[in-house]
Amino acid sequence: MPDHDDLMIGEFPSLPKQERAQQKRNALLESGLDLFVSNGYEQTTAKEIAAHAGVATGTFYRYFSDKRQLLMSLLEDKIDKLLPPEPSWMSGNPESLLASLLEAHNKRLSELGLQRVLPELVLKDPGLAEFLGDARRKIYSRILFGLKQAKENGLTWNDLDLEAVAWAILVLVENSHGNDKLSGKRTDFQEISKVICRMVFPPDVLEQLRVSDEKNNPKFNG
Amino acid sequence: MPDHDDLMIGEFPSLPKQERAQQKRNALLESGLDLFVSNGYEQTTAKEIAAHAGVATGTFYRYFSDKRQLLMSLLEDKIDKLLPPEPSWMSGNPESLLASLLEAHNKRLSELGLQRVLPELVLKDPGLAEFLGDARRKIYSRILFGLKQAKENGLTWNDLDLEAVAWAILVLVENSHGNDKLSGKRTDFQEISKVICRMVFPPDVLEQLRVSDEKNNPKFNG
Amino acid sequence: MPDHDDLMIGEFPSLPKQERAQQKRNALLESGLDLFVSNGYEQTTAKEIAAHAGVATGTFYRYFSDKRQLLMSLLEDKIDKLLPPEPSWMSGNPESLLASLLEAHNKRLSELGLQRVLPELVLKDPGLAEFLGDARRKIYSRILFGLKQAKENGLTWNDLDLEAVAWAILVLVENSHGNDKLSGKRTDFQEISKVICRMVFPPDVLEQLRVSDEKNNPKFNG
Amino acid sequence: MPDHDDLMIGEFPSLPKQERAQQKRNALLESGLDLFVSNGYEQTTAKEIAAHAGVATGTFYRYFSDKRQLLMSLLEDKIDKLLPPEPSWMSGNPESLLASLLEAHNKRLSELGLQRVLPELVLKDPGLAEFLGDARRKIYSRILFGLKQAKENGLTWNDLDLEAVAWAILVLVENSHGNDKLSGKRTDFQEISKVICRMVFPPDVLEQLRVSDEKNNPKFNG
DNA sequence: GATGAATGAGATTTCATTCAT
DNA sequence: GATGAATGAAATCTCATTCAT
Repeated sequence: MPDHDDLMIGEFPSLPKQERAQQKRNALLESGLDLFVSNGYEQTTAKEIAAHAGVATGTFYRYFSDKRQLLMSLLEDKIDKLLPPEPSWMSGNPESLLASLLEAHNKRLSELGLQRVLPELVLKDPGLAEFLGDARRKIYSRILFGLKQAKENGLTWNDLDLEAVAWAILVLVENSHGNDKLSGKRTDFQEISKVICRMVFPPDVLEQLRVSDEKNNPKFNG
Repeated sequence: MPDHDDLMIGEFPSLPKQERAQQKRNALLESGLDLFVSNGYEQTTAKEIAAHAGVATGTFYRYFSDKRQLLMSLLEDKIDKLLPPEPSWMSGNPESLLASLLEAHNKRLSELGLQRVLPELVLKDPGLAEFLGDARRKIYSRILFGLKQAKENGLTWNDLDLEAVAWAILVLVENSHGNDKLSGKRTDFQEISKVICRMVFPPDVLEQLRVSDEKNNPKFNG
Repeated sequence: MPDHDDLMIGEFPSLPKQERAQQKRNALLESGLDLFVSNGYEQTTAKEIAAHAGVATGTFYRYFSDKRQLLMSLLEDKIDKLLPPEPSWMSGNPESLLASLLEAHNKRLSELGLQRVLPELVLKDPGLAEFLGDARRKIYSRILFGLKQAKENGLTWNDLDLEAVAWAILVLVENSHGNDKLSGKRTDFQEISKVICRMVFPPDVLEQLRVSDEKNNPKFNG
Repeated sequence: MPDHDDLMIGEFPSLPKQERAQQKRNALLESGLDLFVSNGYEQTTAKEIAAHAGVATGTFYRYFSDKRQLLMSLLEDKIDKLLPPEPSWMSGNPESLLASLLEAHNKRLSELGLQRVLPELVLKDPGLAEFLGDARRKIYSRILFGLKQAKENGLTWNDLDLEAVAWAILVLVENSHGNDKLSGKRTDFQEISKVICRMVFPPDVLEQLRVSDEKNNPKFNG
């Protein structure tokens, strides 16, 4: 995707060296991602990645010491995308807010594309496992923190078990891709969002939040 | 596990041939499971499985055409355990009912042990993917069916999105192992159960169900 | 060379397993030696060794973890042959004594066959370098010790520099193979022996030792 | 060694092109020698040599068709140094004469530096083997010729085996480096020289030669 | 000429699977 | 049936050499 000018006509005869190398590195990264995602990490060979990127086998090793390092680069390039923005539950209609957050986060995850391979990798690479565990714990903390604030402001069910709900939200978010496989229709983030809101807010609070949001952002998302 | 009585003389022809073979097959299945779970499917070699089961490499191939087939046997042997009993939401305290269902299902899954390897396998084996998808869809249907009944009986929130909630329940159930990794404490099925119930039942219905249950099963779970 | 019965007829249908494996290991060792000697260590591939031994590539790795280990086995099997017997200079005709020692030692070295490759290996494997250096030092010590005794008994030139001569002898011995390449004729150990004796003994002592030897072993080597 | 004056402006076209090229060629030769000697021929890559010489990989191939050719150039550049000057045994004190010849020859060999790698190379390159063999035979001939003259002049032991002694001298000369590894002390060419003289000259002749030398070159080497 | 990225043949090593005993 | 040594295809990785810039 970064090489959208490959085929353009009338451009400079050549890109500066640095850039060409970068381009090749990116092609390899992208090919790696593609193949990891469609065939799995183990099933993908360095040779294949190179071929898919249109370079020779040896070139792969110019840019990456091995397959694992390419994977790590993929993760490092993208891991920050895993962190969703701190949601603010108090202002606005939490349902639509959450829905858009969900959708955005999900989009990020899809772009990352690696969800499908990570479980495989985690088993063989404890370092990676820890790395991912950390990221996950961070997201969990954010969710938990948001819930705490909401609770302290009296917005939630008053017997809300913060940790259990935070965990549930995390899991639902992490799995919101792929519920289309079950029901056949596209993932409806609006509906998931409703489900989550019902876990957190009593109906009256929810209604009230909806109304106040309507005033601030009339017809938004209408 | 390596049977050193092979060479003893004068003992009973202890096990009928058939049974000894069955025993060996089981040892292989178990070894396969152990090693798949702890090292991953790709990382486990047929030789290792055989060694772990105390038989020769070649013997592996007498009982299974290859590694994949052993895996499929594992799944077939255990896949029925994936189907939780049809839950009846209408009778009894749904929270504790659900909690025990959850716990039981989770125990089954742990025994199966393969959750950790399945994602890896699904990528390389579309047949397996379909197989597992089917099982998943079956569970989903059961949940959906139970919710439908509850809704028809006016027990649920009346704007309940059946499919979204069924999906959410499925996801929470599937992931209920491993929430201990986040919060540090053991998975609390009671709490997960509460979260789910809140998605489904309005508080008053829930209270009512709780009371009626108390009458039928006084002091249960007290 | 240990498999001299390969082609014998009328033997048992098969050798016991252990022995067959040993045979294969030996075939690999021998092939390794052959190829190392004729092509050099670096120029020889594991695949070639296997092919030369008549086995598959993988079989090589059943018996040796890699090429280097095969080499080390070769050395360990044969390194004791490097140590010549302690020569006794005082009794007998030193010239013929030395000649036969030389010839024997040379034969051992040829059997070892590795002289030609060792220099190459020593460069890349300091461990091996030390190993061989030790062996060499041991031989040097033996020679030196023999010379010392001879000197103490007043048999040698009285201004003999023991260390220089010991070194010279060692070098001549080590290189006594391959002087045929220069002169065209076969290595004449008798002549080398004479050269060495002249370095050590004055002519009169030498004559005397020759005579006394003649008495003890009349017509020997005549 | 990396010339950072490449980009300086306004300086002399400092070196004529030809000379700059020569300089680069020399840098490559030197780097090749260094690396061959310290790491071995096979273990040294063209890339390394280029990097060590401060030029690009491709430049290597402008000056040498391949690694082998660089080696051959090294040898050709230096091979004439292998030929020691024709020694004249008859005039002067042969011991000190020989000692200085030895030392000089040894210094040449050390400068050449390649003794350590040659055995490796000889195995894979019969052409090289022949080349070196020729040089060696030339030296041998010179030694032999000198001995012949000495013998004809009645200076040597009269039963001297010319060829055996010539060979011995050659071997001792070739190996005179590295006897320090055994005894610990520096190579003592004077002592080696004595050893050789004892092989060639009877003590009385030697004494006489010494005396006559003292007259011609009083206090030399004092 | 010089550069160094790119190439791809070939070496090392692993492992699913076969097969002689 | 059971055994485990043997097989060889395939993966990983290196490096001499070329070639576009």
